[in-house]
Amino acid sequence: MSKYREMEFSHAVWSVTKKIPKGKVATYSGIARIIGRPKAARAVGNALHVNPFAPVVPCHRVVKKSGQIGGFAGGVKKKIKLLKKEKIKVIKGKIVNFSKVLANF
DNA sequence: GTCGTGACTAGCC
DNA sequence: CGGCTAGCCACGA
Repeated sequence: MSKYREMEFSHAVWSVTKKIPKGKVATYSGIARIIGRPKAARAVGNALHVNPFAPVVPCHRVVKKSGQIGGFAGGVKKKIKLLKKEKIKVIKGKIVNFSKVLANF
């Protein structure tokens, strides 16, 4: 019986996001699935959007399932820049070698 | 307790 | 390719 008390959901999201290896990325639905809510991709985005650990959690490593960047609190441009710093190629807000940089938990 | 919103996804045209 | 709809979940007012 999984009792999601308080904001354990959001907490789990940040926890998983912090576990993303460098140079790799994860998807919203993927994270949602890991924490036990495969259909809570939206909630995941919400948690990251309001996450108090903005500079601590590599939220820029979280993208859509289609390989699209999605959004980022502060500017998608910055997100792309950060991803490129991680050796991840991004073109027009979309990851090129998405399948190769996708972290497989 | 209900309503609206959002960094999502999949399907349809 | 782009736009719209429906379903899903969590949070704040």
